[in-house]
Amino acid sequence: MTPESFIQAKAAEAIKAIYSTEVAETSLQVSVTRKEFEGDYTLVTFPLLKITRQAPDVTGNAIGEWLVSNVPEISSFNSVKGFLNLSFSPVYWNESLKAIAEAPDYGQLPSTGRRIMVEFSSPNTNKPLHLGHIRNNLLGDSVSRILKACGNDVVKSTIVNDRGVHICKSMYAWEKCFNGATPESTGKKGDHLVGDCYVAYAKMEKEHPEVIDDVHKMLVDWEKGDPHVRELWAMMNGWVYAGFDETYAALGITFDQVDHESETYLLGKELVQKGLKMGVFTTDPDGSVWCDLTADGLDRKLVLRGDGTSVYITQDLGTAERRFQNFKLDSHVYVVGNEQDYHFQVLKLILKKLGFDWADQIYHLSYGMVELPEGKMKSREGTVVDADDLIESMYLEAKKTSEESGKLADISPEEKDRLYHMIGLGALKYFIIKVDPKKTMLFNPKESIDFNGNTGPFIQYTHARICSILRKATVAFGPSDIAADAQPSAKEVRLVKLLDLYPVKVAEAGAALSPAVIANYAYELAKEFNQYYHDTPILKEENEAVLKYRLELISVMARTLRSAMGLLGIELPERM
RNA sequence: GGUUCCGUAGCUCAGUUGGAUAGAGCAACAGCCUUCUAAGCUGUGGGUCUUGGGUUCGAAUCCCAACGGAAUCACCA
Repeated sequence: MTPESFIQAKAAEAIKAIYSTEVAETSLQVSVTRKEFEGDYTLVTFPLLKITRQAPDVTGNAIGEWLVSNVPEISSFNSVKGFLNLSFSPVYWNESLKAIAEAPDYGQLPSTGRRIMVEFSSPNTNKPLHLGHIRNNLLGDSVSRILKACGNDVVKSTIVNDRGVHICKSMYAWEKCFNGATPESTGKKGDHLVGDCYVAYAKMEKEHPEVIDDVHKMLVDWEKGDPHVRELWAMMNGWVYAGFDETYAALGITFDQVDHESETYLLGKELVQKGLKMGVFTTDPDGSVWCDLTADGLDRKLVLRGDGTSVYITQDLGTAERRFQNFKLDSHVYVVGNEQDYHFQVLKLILKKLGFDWADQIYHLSYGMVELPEGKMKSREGTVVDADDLIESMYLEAKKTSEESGKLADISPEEKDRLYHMIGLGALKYFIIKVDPKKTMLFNPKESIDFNGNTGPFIQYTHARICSILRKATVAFGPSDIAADAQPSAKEVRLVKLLDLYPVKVAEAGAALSPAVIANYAYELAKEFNQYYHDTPILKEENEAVLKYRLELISVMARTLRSAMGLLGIELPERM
C-alpha cells in the first residue's frame, strides 16, 4: 500500500467519524508535501468543505486531530488554508525502508498474466541506421523492459523491410558500378556499403531517369523468384544484416521475434476476401478494393489494387491477425514515428470493423522526429547523423573525460574499454530517453552530448560513488539494520519517500508507455542522494547502529538506481 | 482545406486523475576539494507557462477561439 492510499483510507475514516459522511477513498486528494512546508504528505481539504461546512483550516484541524490520535503512524499535522500537512512517525519510514530492502526484486510488479508484443526498429535494408532509428530502438527496448516490470509477458519483435523497389535500386547500382565490391574487399560495414549503392543509384537516376524501368523489371523478377536476382538480393541483405547486428550489439538491443516483409507481404489477402463478404469492403469497377471510412471522419482507404496486389496496410492487417493468433497476444504495441499516426488510426479501425475485439488492444507508441538545428535530417544534404558514428563519438568523448579525471589508473585496458562504452552509451541513451516520446526533439551535433547535470553519466557517477563507499565499509550490514526505532534525518526520510515511489513510477511509465517517466525519476533519486552525500558523513559515523542504517540505505539506493536505469537499458558502473 | 500532435527561462527539457510562491540542467556570475569519487555541492540573476475568452474556491494542466510550428490526408512503404 502506498502512503497516499494509506492516508486516503484513514482520512475517509476520520471524515466518517467526525461528520458522519461516507466519502470514496479515491476521491480524496493526497500529494507529497511541498518542500516549503512541514510534513510528508498533504491532504487537500478544499473539496471537503461542502461536507464539513466549515472554514478550510477548521476542517483541516479537525481531521488532523482525529488522525494523530487514532492513527499511530501519523505523528503530527499542520493546516494551512485548504491543505492539511501530515507527518509520519519514524517507525513508518523504517518499516517502509525495511520492506524495500527485503524485497527480492524491488520494482517488479506482480504478474498480470497478459502477453504483449512490442514491435520496434523495423529497418529498411537499403541504408544504415541513423539517429531517428536510435530513438525508435531505445524507446522500443525500454518500453519492453518497463512492460515486463509491470508484470507482463513481453515479446520483442521487429519486421525487416527487406523487399521492394528501394532494395532493387541498391542492387541495380551495385551491379552497374561497384565492380563486385564487398564488405570484405572494401573493409566497409555491409549496411554502409549498401547505403552507398542506394546513394549512387539516386545520382544515376537523376542523370538517366530511364533506369527506373530496369529497377521495376528487377522487382518483377524478384517476385517471380528469378534465381539471379534472388541470389543478389540474399547476398546484399546478408551484408546489411551483419552490419545491423553490429549496431544492435553496440546498443545492447535484441529481439525475440524477427519477421521479414519478404515473407509477410502476401498476408492479409484472405482478410480482404473476408471483409468483402462482411460488407466492410467494397470493390470499384477497376477491381480495386476499398474500405470506406468517411463515416468515421477519415477517407476511403485502398486495401487491394486493381491488379490484385496488396498495399502496405494489407500486410499489416494480415500480420496483426497472425501475431495475435500465433502468440496468443493480449495486446500489441507498435513503436513507429508520428508520421504514421494516420496509418495506425486506419489500421485499428479496419480491424475493428472486421470484428476483431483485440483491435482495441493495439497501441501506437508514436514518437516525434529528431531534428537538427537546421531542421530535419536529409540524406540528400548529407545531414543524417549515422548511428555507428554517433556511438563511436560518444565512446571517444567518454574516454577523454575519463582520462582527464585520472581516477582509473589501476584498471585493465579491457575494463577501461568496457567502461568507456558504458558511459558513452549511457550518455546517448539517457539524452534521448529523458524526453517525452511524443515530442519532437533536438540534437545538436556541434555540441556533444553533455556528461554533467541531468545526464546519464551523472547518474552513473552517483552509483559509482555509492559503490565506492560500500567497498570501503568495514562492517557487515543488511535489511535487519533498519531498526524500527531508528531516527532518520529529514534528508533520509526524503530518500525513503523517493524510494517508496519507485513501483508507482514503474506502473505510470507502463501505462503511459513512457520511459521518460523512469529517466526523470532516476535523476531525482541521484540528485537527492548527492545532496545527502554532501552533508552526511557515512563511513565516519561512530554510532554503529546509525552507520549500518546508512550503509543499508545507500545500498538500497544503488540497487534501485540500477533497476531504474536497467529499465532504460543503461548500465551503471561500480567505478568511474 | 480536413484531421492529429506540439508551443513552459537565452538554449535543452520536467511538470498527466485541476492544488500552495511554475521546477531542473546547460550557458553567465559568485563560492566549496589536507575531509566517504569536484562527471559533485551551495548561492545569484533569468518567466505575460504563445495570445484571448470560458469552466471554479483554485488552471501551465480541462473547454472554445486565434496565432505559430510539425505530421498526415498515395494504386509509396
